[in-house]
Amino acid sequence: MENIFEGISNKNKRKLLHALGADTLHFTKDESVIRLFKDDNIINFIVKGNVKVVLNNINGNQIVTEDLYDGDVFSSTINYIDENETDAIVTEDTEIISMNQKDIIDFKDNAKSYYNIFIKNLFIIMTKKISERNERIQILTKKTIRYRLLEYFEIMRKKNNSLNIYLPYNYIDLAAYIAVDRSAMSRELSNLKDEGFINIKGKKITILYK
Amino acid sequence: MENIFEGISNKNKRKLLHALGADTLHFTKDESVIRLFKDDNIINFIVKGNVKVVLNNINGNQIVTEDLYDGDVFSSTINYIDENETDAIVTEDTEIISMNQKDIIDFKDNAKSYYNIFIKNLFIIMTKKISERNERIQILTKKTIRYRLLEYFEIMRKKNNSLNIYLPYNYIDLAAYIAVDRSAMSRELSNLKDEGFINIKGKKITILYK
DNA sequence: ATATTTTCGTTGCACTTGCAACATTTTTTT
DNA sequence: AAAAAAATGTTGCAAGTGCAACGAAAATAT
Repeated sequence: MENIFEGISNKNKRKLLHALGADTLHFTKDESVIRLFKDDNIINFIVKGNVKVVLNNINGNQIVTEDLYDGDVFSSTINYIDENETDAIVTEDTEIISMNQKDIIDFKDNAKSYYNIFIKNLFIIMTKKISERNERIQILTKKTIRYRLLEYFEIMRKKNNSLNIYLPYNYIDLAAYIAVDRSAMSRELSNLKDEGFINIKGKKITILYK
Repeated sequence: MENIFEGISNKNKRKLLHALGADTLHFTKDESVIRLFKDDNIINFIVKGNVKVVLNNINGNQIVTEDLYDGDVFSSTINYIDENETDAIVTEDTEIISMNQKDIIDFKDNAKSYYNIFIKNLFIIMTKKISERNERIQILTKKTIRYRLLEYFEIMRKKNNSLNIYLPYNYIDLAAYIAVDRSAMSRELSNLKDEGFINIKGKKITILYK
């Protein structure tokens, strides 16, 4: 299950969206969709495209805190947004379906099977989101940069069942993800390399221990 | 919405649980329910009672990482468990309903309204869980103890709409929650007090700034 | 191909924190 | 009420990290 509409025909999808009073929105490259994160009541689904949630640093730098693609869900509750410091930018032509959370919950005609499939998909996606959050918490509760990195490697190793880790983002964003200073992280990665725990080749990190 | 079975009559609840192949389990004080956290496929609901998830410290101390009550949901994905270091203890007579996650998703007779209510409730609870996780991440991404405490106070202030914060747990567990050393946190709380930012009276903290 | 921008690696230093050890207070048990 | 156990407060010190600054390398734009 990757897409919120998986298992629903296009015809039924149209019916469902109509019944739910959903809005289909189109955005073009570089447009901001931050307003979709602000209203507590609405929930959004990316049909096609990409939304990057970026945190504006003190230095004016932008750090990507979330990278959302086709089939993904976002809302103010699912993605915590720091009001003044955050923006959400569309990096390519993107189609988003936006609806009222209440309309989902209070849907009357819930004998319709496509509605049930939709709700189930939503449940699956939410479970995945919680799992992602738990992973990050697991990392962030480690007290040193070294242990945060090792925890991160461990999670990636389990996920991909491989000792080779291909970083899904650059080192700036990795530092933001594990919530440490970039240069300090860089130092610690060098240490781990020098001590023979890992190999680093660009965004490919190889685990050498155990 | 507090309870997963809210809006479902007792009669329909029995039907639902039967159809889902759910097990109703009873535990008595001090029993461990850690096994319910281990199987990836099962999901559990507390009907009545209390489950404390505890982390066994190096010193042999126990830190409560989660405190689950009536109506709450838990599973291996929802509550990340560190295999060897964690236990889950029932502190009073507790009734838990345990079922297979697949059975929920693949439920055949989904025209039944009680099933839909159940799924909706689940969705609401999951949303709340994500929100809780986001809150904690928001705290843990702060780089100093001071800013973690202030973020925690801010979240509590918003939640209770009051400058008085009544800590839901003791200082040992608070330190674990914001993932810092207890004594260092104690020092920082003293600093905040001395600098006139807060008042401390046992588990009541009053915000004095802004 | 060259220029410009962004990312990445390195390092000195001040500051914060974890750790350990112990005193004090509070809570629980006997 | 006294004793034992647990929680909280305090402090010195070593270790780890954030910050700032800068050069090198890589990526992007011209």
